[in-house]
Amino acid sequence: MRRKNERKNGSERRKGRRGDPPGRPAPDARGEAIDYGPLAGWVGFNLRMAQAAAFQAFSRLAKEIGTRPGRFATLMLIGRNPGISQTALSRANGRDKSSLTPVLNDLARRGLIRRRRLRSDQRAYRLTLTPTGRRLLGELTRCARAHERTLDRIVGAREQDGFLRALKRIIAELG
Amino acid sequence: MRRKNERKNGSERRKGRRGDPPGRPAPDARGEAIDYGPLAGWVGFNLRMAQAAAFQAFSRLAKEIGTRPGRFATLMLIGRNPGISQTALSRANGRDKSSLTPVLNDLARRGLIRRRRLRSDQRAYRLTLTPTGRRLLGELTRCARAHERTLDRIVGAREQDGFLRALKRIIAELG
DNA sequence: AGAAAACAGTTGGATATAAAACTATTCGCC
DNA sequence: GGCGAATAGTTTTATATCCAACTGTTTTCT
Repeated sequence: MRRKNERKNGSERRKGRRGDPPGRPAPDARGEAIDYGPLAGWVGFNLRMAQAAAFQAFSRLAKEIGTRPGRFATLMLIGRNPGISQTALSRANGRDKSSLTPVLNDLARRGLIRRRRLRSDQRAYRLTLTPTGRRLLGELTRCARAHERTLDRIVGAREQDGFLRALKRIIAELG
Repeated sequence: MRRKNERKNGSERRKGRRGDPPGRPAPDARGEAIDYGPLAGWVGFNLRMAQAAAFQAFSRLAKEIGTRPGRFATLMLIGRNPGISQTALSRANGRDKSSLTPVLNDLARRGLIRRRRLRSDQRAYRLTLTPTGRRLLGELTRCARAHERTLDRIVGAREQDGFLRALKRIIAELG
């Protein structure tokens, strides 16, 4: 076993080009190192991979409570900004407003948020948390804090601040 | 709708339209600041927002060539690792192998990659780029380099290295 | 050798998301 | 006051993605 694609040459050696596959050596199925080429040094690619990894780690945690990361940010933003509109909310968490419709339908159906029309503007909703929603938000917040501690440890206290500010610059300039 | 919707202003303060970095003033639809609560200081949330922003910026660029960011990494990995299997590829770019099936079908249909069965293992495919695929990869690479320059500028040369290494630590430890 | 386990890839079901077209309401301006 | 543009939210359509179940192949174990 393990005689796969190197019968052709074995000295094809394209590894170590940059010596830096994102993360670990990144063995492929059989322990062969993957060549990431320029991807290895690019912010965009590593940002995508890191986000996916962190997101999935948090998903696993949040699943036990029965919710997903996207819901968490939504609940937090509504909790912190009672009366916020869907459009403002969609901007605040960086997603299209149309993506929010099914999420809010679900949250409302489960009794976590309330949606009332504004008297002054019959098009818009005022979003608020219900007591149940507040309770769930509390649980999720505890859960998220655990995740954050892990991330903080990985990033490291010394670099934490610069790291966060770099992320915020990206958000600000490309958002 | 460009900027014609602000004839309503006159006395409209509307500062910082494009700056809603969590932790910053972050105006909502009507110029109200959004309260991000603890999200503002969390790595996880900012990672998600930054990735989404960068991804969309690159999408806009790549769309002109007629491909999407996910395809780009796929092509690059195949180009750099000719003969790679689908499973190894899926691991290398951090997605489930089942996500790859439709992507590879499409790339093959468009004549960008070739898929051949291994003689030694009739289950697996050997993936390689066609000349057309190599050409498209080249175009996309140029396009991606432009995007990378933007990101590098935003992150800043001084912090670039630490930033990238922090991302890689996250990938390695949570992947 | 033969059965069981491991593995490569696909399929089907579910969620998340974006973009564009749509409906209903409000606002700006004459 | 009324018309046309802007706005809030929804619907529709299309992708991307995961997970679990599945098919067929290879390896492992006895």
